[in-house]
Amino acid sequence: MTEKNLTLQLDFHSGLPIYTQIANQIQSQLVNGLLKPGDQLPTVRALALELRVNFNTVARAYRILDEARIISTQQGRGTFITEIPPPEVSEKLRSESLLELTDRFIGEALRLGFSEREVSQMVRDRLKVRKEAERQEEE
Amino acid sequence: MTEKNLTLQLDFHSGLPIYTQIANQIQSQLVNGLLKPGDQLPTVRALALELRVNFNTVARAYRILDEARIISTQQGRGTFITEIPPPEVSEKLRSESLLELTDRFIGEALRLGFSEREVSQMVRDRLKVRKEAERQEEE
DNA sequence: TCTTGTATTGTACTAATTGTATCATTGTGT
DNA sequence: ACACAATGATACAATTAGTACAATACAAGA
Repeated sequence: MTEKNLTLQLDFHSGLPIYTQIANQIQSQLVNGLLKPGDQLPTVRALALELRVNFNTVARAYRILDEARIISTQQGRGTFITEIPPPEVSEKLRSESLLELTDRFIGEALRLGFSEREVSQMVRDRLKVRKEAERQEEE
Repeated sequence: MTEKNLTLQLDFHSGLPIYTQIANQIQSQLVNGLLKPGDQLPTVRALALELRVNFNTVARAYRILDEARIISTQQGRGTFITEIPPPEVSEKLRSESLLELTDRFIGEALRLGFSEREVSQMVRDRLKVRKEAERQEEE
């Protein structure tokens, strides 16, 4: 299937934490195209076995990448390269991704029979709700 | 001819459980009118085969919809869209569906690092583009 | 018509596989 | 010796898959 063989090279004496090395190398492989959005990474246990480390160490590396929005970890399913690369990768990509996301959203809403006015109104409403929720938290 | 082709689109990397995606999309298609009261849905096994998932996953989606009185599952017969979905429920479903769709969209955009302002601006832009395209067609 | 065998349907329960959370242990630098 | 970061161990939770079962439909034969 979409299973990738990562062939990571760990240096146990480099001073860099294992989880950092794992995270760095996965990120590198994404940057130079060895990994692509949507690819499934090995499970934490499988990669840990291969690297002869504890699976929590792999999990920690995955968590770092997850927090950086580079991968998406899903309990019970697996971990995957994020479909849309993180914004900071490229500003051009960034605006294009919002455009595509928006078009998909609008397209789906219209396909479901909602009017443009309804869509626009709902977006305003939900953004407002969100802002109010934020204000709540600050208190 | 009781067979409906649902043409569901699953995203295995979206973070949403498969069963949720199935349930949501069936609900959408009901709201949208692609499915009507009395329609028979594919059997859990048939849909599972088509979607390449385990039939229990489909069964779970059906159970959720069944509990919401949206469909009626009958052992040994099949599953059907509920005959009389009260109009107010239907309208409620409708607005909830746009709400959920919108929240998902906004959530994803923000998660990608876009600001609320950017999101709102982009929605306005794309709706405008769409409207202008419509006007073109009329001429 | 009635009976009966078989296929088809959803259900229930369990297992397997995934990532998560928490705390213990180890190791290193001061 | 101590402090702290890194790693390991263990238990947990979420999702999906596997297996056996029960209800229904339906066609064939008496």
